[in-house]
Amino acid sequence: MELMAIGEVAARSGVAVSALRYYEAEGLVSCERTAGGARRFPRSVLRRLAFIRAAQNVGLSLPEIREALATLPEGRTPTARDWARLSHTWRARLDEQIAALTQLRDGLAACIGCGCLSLSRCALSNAGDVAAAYGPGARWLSPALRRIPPTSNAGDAAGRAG
Amino acid sequence: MELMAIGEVAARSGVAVSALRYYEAEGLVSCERTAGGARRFPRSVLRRLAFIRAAQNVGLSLPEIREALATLPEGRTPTARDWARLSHTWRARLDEQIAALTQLRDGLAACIGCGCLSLSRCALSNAGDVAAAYGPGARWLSPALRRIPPTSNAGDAAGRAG
DNA sequence: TCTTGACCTCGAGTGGACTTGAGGCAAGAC
DNA sequence: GTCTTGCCTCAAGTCCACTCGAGGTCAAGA
Repeated sequence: MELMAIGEVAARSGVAVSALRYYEAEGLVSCERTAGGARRFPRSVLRRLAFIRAAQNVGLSLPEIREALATLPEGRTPTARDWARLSHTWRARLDEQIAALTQLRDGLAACIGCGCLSLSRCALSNAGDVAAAYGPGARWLSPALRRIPPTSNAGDAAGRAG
Repeated sequence: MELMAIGEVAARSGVAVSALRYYEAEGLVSCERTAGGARRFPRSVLRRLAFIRAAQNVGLSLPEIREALATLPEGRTPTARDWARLSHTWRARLDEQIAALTQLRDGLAACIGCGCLSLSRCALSNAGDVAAAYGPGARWLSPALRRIPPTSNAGDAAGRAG
């Protein structure tokens, strides 16, 4: 069982078949083909997929992940050290995310006490030390966690940064 | 200055004009209209917007936020206590998110040591106590933080949930 | 009167990470 | 021989929270 069919990879990795095809199209994983055109993945794809999932959980986009994967050595199978090197930078990102959430939670504790939610003062909804740079109505979370993009710019025909 | 035009609300709240119109269409905020059809928001919309922003930062979707806002008393202006009640549940959610991220980070520390990233063992990419329920290839993060939905179901024509 | 600017509606576009569907091939079971 | 299963490609659709553009209205000021 050197090479695996796409269905088997999906079953073993938990990554949907459609996602695997998508990853291949995007250059995140590669595979051989049978005479009939079916994909045949090497076992190493499982570790690669594990890396992709982990990286996504840390908040990386697929292009970022592809870039990281591109630094893996060609020809030889990546070693433990290779994977460790790749994931090393996540540490800082995670620390940042945890700090942002903690800050948000502590702000919440204060705000539950006063019930303020004031646009000018409340740590939950408004700017603070960290987020002030984003302008009015700034958000607390790190970009990776933020669901709200830092793009908004009040005013219709008025000044649009762009 | 009882009622505010949409541009003024945008300027004071940092929420874009287009977003305000969208929120109105989605039933998150309401307003009166002038004879000419222009929106006129009460001052209380500012606190409502602050709540929306805060809730988004905690990871709530707009439907969830609308639901929460629907529990506010009709007729009278919400009090500090009302707002505090609404945001009280966020605390648990934030705690959960912080725990998930911390777990991910600590798993990362362990994995950097061994470089494993094994699909069956690695804390970063695979199931653990927390995420086991999601099935194979489960993710660590709480749904609110997770970029990857827990939907995937390996197999092409095979069993699809739904 | 003309212009300006803020506002209006409605429909379409955005981006990321996929999923879904249509239409078809290849191999093993019966 | 045909049925089923698993695979293929390619294009289009999905979700979310908006944003953008076109084309038009309204009120105030020069």
